[in-house]
Amino acid sequence: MSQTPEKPDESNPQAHVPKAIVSRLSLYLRELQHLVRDGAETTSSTQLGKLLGFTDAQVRKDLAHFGQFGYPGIGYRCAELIEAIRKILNTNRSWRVGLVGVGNLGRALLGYRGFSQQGFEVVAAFDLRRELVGTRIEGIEVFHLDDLPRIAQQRDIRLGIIAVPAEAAQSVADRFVEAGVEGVLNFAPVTLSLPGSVRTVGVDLAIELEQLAFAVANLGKSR
Amino acid sequence: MSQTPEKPDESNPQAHVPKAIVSRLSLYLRELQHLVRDGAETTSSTQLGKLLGFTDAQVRKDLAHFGQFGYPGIGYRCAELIEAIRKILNTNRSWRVGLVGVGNLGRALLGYRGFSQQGFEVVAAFDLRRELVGTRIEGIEVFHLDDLPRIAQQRDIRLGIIAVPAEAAQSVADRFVEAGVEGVLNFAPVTLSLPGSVRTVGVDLAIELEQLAFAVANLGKSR
DNA sequence: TAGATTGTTAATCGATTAACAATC
DNA sequence: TAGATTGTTAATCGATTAACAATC
Repeated sequence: MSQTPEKPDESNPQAHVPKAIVSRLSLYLRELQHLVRDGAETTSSTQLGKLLGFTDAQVRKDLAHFGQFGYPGIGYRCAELIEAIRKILNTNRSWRVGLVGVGNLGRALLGYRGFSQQGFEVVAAFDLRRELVGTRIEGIEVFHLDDLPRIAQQRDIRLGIIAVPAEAAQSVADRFVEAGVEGVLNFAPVTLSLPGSVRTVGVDLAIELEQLAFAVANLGKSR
Repeated sequence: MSQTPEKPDESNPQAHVPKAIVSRLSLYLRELQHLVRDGAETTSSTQLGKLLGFTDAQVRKDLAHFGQFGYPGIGYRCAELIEAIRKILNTNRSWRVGLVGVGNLGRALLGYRGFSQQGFEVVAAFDLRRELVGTRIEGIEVFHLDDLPRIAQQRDIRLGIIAVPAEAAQSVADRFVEAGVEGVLNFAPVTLSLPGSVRTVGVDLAIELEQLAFAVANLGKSR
């Protein structure tokens, strides 16, 4: 067996992408969108780096991981790079999302315009409270949680958002899995245990404040 | 000059803490609190690792970075380790927080019980809309944004939360800085430009969904 | 052309894992 | 004692930075 030497992989650029790169990709995308809104045609690794606090070398390396998007001597064409990144992130097509937990946070998320702008469509909400079922919040229908499997299938829901109290989060996660959802965004302050076939991203608001408190208290020590 | 060899630093354990460790520290803390609530007296690096999907070696290494908290043959005493981590994160004392932007998301954050449980006290809210000024939301007084400097000083506010639309975020950040706030938690989808003396943590809800979408679409490629 | 900027290689730096003596 | 588990060292692995030829 002649073993092909491991190059960053041209034929299949997506193979094995470091998580750190993916998270920066989202930031590049956001800056590029701002640049376009401000009328910029092109940008450079130096400019993107300055805006985000990264080195220019890192920006180039990150992007080069997926192919050649730039023009030597010119930089990157914003519109082109936006399309390329959206394709990498798979947000060039829209994702259908279901949300469970129509409390304060759930309502806020249902009203968040940023989701649809980036290719996410919340197509149904769910709750246990009968008085909410059948209402519309921010234009989105609220169903009983028991209807999750049916509606998820009908509406082709692939991602789930959990906005319920900590105690209920795991059981909601299990319901999402049963309903065939492929990924879960969890706002409850618990670690979910899910089958390996389902991806999860957690956002813990208190933890974000903790990280900030640490950074503040250790200012100076860090730089 | 006899140069002391660089050890992980016993005298000043906080010197130069990798960001990755700090973020896991918050996760350890959360699991430990769950374990205590479930009646556990002690835990081990193996158990913590399993709960969070890390290796036992990593758990031990992370904790050892700050000193010796464990007991060979026994593990870690939960209550003790919780205290140690809270001390490291500086959440063993309470932080006073101000929030700007009493929209959907702002209201949800004002009502979030998780903050106070982890040592954060939201002591005032601010908005531009006159009809909100003077009201209380979730028990928290709403002031006009122009009162930020005065109230921030009066109430000893050290951290700020930005929950306003993207267009307003930078100007709110500037106001926080003027008011003497030391750290900012930013929910607007923009990169803030702040003086080096002020720390910032950003939470972009759409980016979290993007990361999830990428992970889902690349399932299999990643493991 | 001169200046700007890319993609890429090599060097550096940092983080994770495995292994094990020491400890209870 | 035997079994469990730590803290720590050394080995591995991965990510960042610096430098520069190639390109426009």
